[in-house]
Parts: sequence; C-alpha cells; structure tokens
Amino acid sequence: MTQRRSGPIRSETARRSILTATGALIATRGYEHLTIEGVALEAGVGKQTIYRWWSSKSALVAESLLEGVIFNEQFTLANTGDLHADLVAWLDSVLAFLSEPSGIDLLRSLIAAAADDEEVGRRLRETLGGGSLGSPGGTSSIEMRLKAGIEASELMADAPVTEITEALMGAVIIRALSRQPVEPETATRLVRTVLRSNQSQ
Amino acid sequence: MTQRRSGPIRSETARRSILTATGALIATRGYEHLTIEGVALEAGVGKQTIYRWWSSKSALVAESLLEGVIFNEQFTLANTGDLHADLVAWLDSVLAFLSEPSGIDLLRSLIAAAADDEEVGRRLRETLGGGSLGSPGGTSSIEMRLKAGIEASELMADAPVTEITEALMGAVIIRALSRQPVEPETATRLVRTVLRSNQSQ
Amino acid sequence: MTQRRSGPIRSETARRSILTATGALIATRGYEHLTIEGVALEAGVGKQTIYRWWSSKSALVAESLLEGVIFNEQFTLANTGDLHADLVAWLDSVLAFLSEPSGIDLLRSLIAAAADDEEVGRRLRETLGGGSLGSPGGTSSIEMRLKAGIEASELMADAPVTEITEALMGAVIIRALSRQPVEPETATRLVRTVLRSNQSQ
Amino acid sequence: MTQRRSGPIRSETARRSILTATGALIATRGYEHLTIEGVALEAGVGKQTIYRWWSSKSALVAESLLEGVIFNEQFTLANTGDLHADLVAWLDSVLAFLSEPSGIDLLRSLIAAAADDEEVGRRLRETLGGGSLGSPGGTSSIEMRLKAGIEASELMADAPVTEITEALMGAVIIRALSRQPVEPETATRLVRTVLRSNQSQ
DNA sequence: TTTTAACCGAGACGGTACGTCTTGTCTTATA
DNA sequence: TATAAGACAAGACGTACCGTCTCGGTTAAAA
Repeated sequence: MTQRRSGPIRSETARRSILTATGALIATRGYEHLTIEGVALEAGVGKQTIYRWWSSKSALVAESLLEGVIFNEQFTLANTGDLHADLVAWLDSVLAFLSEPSGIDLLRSLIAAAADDEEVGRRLRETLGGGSLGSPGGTSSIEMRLKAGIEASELMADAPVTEITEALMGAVIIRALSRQPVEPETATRLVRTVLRSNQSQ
Repeated sequence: MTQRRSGPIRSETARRSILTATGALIATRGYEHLTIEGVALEAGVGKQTIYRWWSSKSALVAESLLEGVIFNEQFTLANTGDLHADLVAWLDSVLAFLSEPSGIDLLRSLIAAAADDEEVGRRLRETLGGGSLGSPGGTSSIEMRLKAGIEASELMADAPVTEITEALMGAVIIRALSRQPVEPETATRLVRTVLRSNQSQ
Repeated sequence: MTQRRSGPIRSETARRSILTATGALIATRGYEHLTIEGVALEAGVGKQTIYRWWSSKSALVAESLLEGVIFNEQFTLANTGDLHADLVAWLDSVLAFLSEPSGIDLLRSLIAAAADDEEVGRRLRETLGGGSLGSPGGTSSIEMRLKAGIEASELMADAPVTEITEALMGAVIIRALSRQPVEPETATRLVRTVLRSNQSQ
Repeated sequence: MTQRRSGPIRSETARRSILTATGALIATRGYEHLTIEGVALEAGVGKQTIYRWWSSKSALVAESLLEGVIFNEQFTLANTGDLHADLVAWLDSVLAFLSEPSGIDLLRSLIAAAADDEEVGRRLRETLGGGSLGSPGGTSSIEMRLKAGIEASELMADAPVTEITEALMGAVIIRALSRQPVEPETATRLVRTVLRSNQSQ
C-alpha cells in the first residue's frame, strides 16, 4: 500500500487569490511595478505562501496567464473555411487591443516577463495565439488553424507552419515594443505577405 | 553678446566609461541584474554623474546600444543584387548569434530593456536590423534594402516594406523569447514566406 | 460520579525528548538562538505537541532546568560544620564553571531566560544555589545552609539570611554579565565580606 | 598633507533621533519587543542608517544607556561623610525605582540586553551604580565612593572594594529577576552585611 | 465491541521582523 | 560647477520563526 504524507494540503483558496491578485496588479500597475509583497497584501496572504509554491515572480505570471486571469478577453481564432479572413479577423482583434494604452502596456508587461522566464514566453505565445487554454504542448491556435488549412487544401502541404506563425506573432510583438501607430490595412497586408506565397492556386 | 556658463564641462572620459561599463555588465550579468550602483562602481564614477546625464537605466542601455558597446559584431545586410540571398545571409548570422547561450541572453536582456523604454525599442530594431549606426529616423537596414530592391525591380512596387521587415524581425524576437532550437532551414523558409508573394515575376 | 476523559494520555517519550532537545540546543546555540521549531525538529516532534504542554519558550527552559537537563554538574553545597569553608567551596566551583566560555555562555542564556520569565528566575536561583532539585518553595540550598549555621551557632541568630544569599548569587550574576576575569581570591573575599559581620564570636 | 575622504558626514540629527527612539521604545514596550524596524519608524529613519552605525540591537541599547536617554532619573551616590548612610540612600532610591512595575520591567529589559552584549553589561553597571555619565573605565560611583571611604578612614585600607560593589549591585539584579517584594529594612540590612566587616573601628 | 475524543507527526497558513540591496536625492570636499 | 564619494529615507527582497489550524493516523477509555 502507498505511504501518504500527513498534514494539511495546499489551500486552493490561497492559490486562486494569489493568481487573481497577480493578474489585477499587472493590469493596473504593470509587470515592472509588480512586487511579491504587493501580491501578498492584495491577496491577503503571507509572503511565504507565495514563495512556498512559486519560485519567482515570472512563474507567478506564467501561471496567471495559464489560468486566464490576465487576458479576460480571448483572441479567438475561428475556422470559417476562409483561412485568410480568419487570420485577418484575429490580427485585427489583437491590433485593436493594442491600440488602447492599457492594452499595449499589458502586452509590454508580459514581454518583459517573457524575457525573464521562458515558461512565460511559451504561455504568452499560446495565450496570444488564440489559445484555447490548455492547448497541448505549446501549440498555438494559429498553428492548428494553419494545419487545418492544409487539410482543407487552403494551403500547400509543405507550407512552413511554424515560420508563418512566428512571423505573424512577431510582428505583433514588434509593434508593441516600438509603439508605432497601426494603419487600418496593416492586418491585411501582413496576412497577405505571409500567406499568398503558400496558398494553393 | 552670448551668455556663457562657467565651470567645468561634461567629462567625456566619464561618459565613455559609463557606457562601456553598462555594455560590459549587460553582457556578463544580464539586464535584469544591471544596477546603477554597479555601473557607477565598474566605471569608477559617482552615482550622481549617471543620474545627471541619463534619466533612467533604459536610457543608459539605449545610448550604449547606439554607441555600439553592446553588439560588437554587426549584423550587416549587404546588397549583392540578390535580395533573397542577402536576407537569408543576414538572418543566418542573427540566428547563429542566437544559438549561443550568451547571444540569446543578450538579446533577451535587450528585449526586457525595450519593454521598459520605447527609445530602446527603436534602437534595438535599428541595431538588430543590420543597422549602420545612426541610420536616420528609425529606418532599419532591412527596410532600406527592401526599398533598394523595389528600385531594382527585385520586388513589386507596392510590396509592404514595413510589414515584411516586422515579420522578419518579429520572428527573431519570438525565437529569443521562446528559446526554441533553430533548424538549418528556418532562415530560408522564413525569407521565402515573406518574400515570394511580393516578388516581381 | 466523576466524568473521565477518553483518548490516549500524554506521551512521556515526547516530553522527555523535548526537554532534552531544549537543553542540548541551549548548551550548543544559546538561549537567543533557541526556537520552538528547532526544538521540535531536534526532538522529532510536532510543534503542536510543544504548544499543547508549554505556554512559552521560557516555560520550556524553566522545566528543563528543573529536570536537570541543562546543568549536568551540580553546584553542591555541603555542610561540613564549617560555614565559611562550605560557602567558599561552593563559590569556587561556580566561578570555575564561569571561567570556561561555554559556562559563561550558558549562564548568560539562563539570565536572558530569567529576564523573560519569572518562573525561570526562581528556578535559576534554586539550581544555581546548590539546589537539590525540588527544594521547597524557592528556598535555595544557600539559605538552608545559612539557617543550619544559625542553628549550630556559626552565625548570629538575627543574621539576614536572604540578603546574604542574594549578595552572593548576585555577585555571580554580575560577573557573568560583565565577563570580567576572576581572581583566585575573589571567592574568599566575597564570603568574608558577607559573613564576618554576622558571625558569632 | 593628509588625504581626507570626501562625501557627506554622519548626520547627528539621525543619530540622536535613533537613540531617543530606542530609549522611548524600551521604556514603553520593553527590550523583548524592541525591533530595529520599530526604531527606524519611530525615529523617521531608514533601517540602513541604523545598520550602518550599529552592529546589533544590543549596541544600540548600550549607546542609549551611555547617552542617558534610558534612565532619566539618576541614582546619585552622594558623599556626606557617612559611608553607611550614603549607600543606604542610594540603595533605597534604586529599590524604590524597582517597586514600580515600570521600573522593574525596564531593569529586566536591560538585564536581557546585558545578557546579549557585554558592552551593555558594563554600561549598565556604570549607569546603575550612580554613574555620572562617562565615568572612566567601567568604574562605578559605588567603587569610587568606597575608595573615598578608605581615604577618609571610614573603611579599612584592605577592604575588597570590587566584591562589595558587586554584592550590592548583584543583590539588586537578583531582586529584579525574581520579582520578590522588598521589605523596608532590606537596604539597611544589605549595607550592614557587606560593610560592617570592613569598617574601621 | 464499537464509538469517540484526545494524542501524535507533519506541515500549510497569515503574519512580523530580520538583515541586505538598490533607488534616487542630497551633502561634502576636491579639482 | 562637475566630479568621486557616500550618507540618507524609502522600500522590496528572500529567509526564519511565530502561534494557529488542519490533516491522517493511532490509542485508550466510555458506551
């Protein structure tokens, strides 16, 4: 028979309130002003309870992203049968989010967190990429939509799915870092650029 | 007659040693461990001398980037008359730099600095983009090479120069943030993806 | 009929190992570094078992003193019929104990505990004062020896027993607190000082 | 010529307010509840300013004693020409101080501090012993009065000054630790006990 | 013989304070 | 008046313990 440890188990209440507080503070103050003490205070929790379960501030942010307490609006990537339109729609919703100051600040906070911690980097890619939470193994919805496009012969069989995904997401990141204004046609031009060369005729 | 101020002028020696110390410390310890006190100590300078001339840590990093004390190797973007080959060559050199741990750490440090400060974001794009230092107005060498390609009819006249540039650079940033291994064909596939749709026939 | 409780009784094993661990940790680390968690770990016991039976760290120390797990050597105060010689012998053994660093550290730890808790103060006086453990009502062996001296006409009937006791013990405490070196004649001079004025002729 | 360091000098304002805050907090909360953070807050000072100049809480208490911010009432030891009366007067004032709860708590706090730190131990002896502040080399006023008594033939030339001093002070410490009530005649009996044997006839 | 209550070990919890590190400002003496 | 040096108030860091409160498991008296 298996030997089980005794003593109290991890408090789910504490865990949730820590993640919620983390998300709220990132949204209001930014990652650069996020402090463990601030999270503990906001969550009504001892600091040690945070240090007991998370190894760093970045790990906290990574799990908050995963739990969906940071992005409450989803960047959904639909499959209407028209790959080009689906990608433009997704990109438009992301760029619209970035056109608000609060949106761009949030994304920059997350980029800073991702620069700190590779786990945050992976989570960010999933979440931003239309992630249905818990998509397997770091595969974003963009990649899955592209593969579906190949199945449906919207895209050539040897289309470089990974590179297309990274080109699209990377463009978004670059916009966030350089804070340049976005023109209305940006989404269309970008999708056309990365897609047309790989489309089936 | 002009009013002239008295007293000593700004010490160029101090300025150089501060920028050099900043570059050295970023390269060895990373942006996240960079402190003003550490820079002052390394440079043999008083803290006030730094605060007098730079408004923030990010401004220090931005100027260090501009002075070339951070990237000592340049990512040169040549014009051999073959746009595709030129871009692949540039991308290969960047990805080779990222394949070393010290390279990826340096780039992540700079992304963190760029997330803090938009001036760093612009400088980073210029420097990474094959920047001959001091290229005018945030225009990277990639963009200039693409425009030259249009002139030489390598590229269609209405090719979306900005979007192509951002797709390429963004892909590099995404690689740095997610730290995924790079396959040999990545550069070729990426350049083909963003270029073929816009090439003149 | 009396209402009796159910369930297991107090574990003597746990009690002994807690007191022993307390004594060992005071001797090795000092009272100022004594922690309940440390005692629990050393004793192989849960913290709650300590808190269930002792109200404070000082209470733990007081009981350890009483159980004799702290002073293993006794400062015995004999009655040879010569009061002066008996007191000098006792004082010499105490001062010899204090001449070792470990001895002075132990006594200082106990003084700190006594300053925290009056129960420890009383126990310390009994134990230090040649205490046969469990001497009744805070009466030290010194006081008992002095009273025996009055019975035997070694001392005047109205000799201030309490004051003589406190003068002798207090001098020891003062030595421990100020850590001054002890000269060979100190014990003799001190006993003569407090005794001669009260001796029968 | 001598090379002198540059930079600001130590702030006397900060030093005074730290010592004053230390004294106030010991008097109101006791040494066991004295915290560096509390002192910093009360003094309106950064913690680092305390750690810069004092190595420990005990060192802070030692200097506060020396500066006279802890005992505001002095236990003066006069020289009226009658040694016995002078010592009784001093002892009465000390015991009167101890008869108030606040007085006994203060002395116990200081004993705890003295157990921590030998410098506090020495300072306490001087201050308690009728110390005119800054008496040289750990010599209390009691010792000086006794020596004056020898000069004036109130006391035998070979009277053990140190032992008499320690017996008197030690008795006071013992009273503080055991918190026993003091009878009116205690001071007289104690002084008679330690003095009569050494008086000139 | 079952129930029940108190014991035990382990350890998570909300807290407080620790001693260190860094920030950005201010002060001093020098050049 | 710019500089190197560095003291200052402020405040976050990550650690150590506090005393309380679950947990499962065990044990002995009561029902």
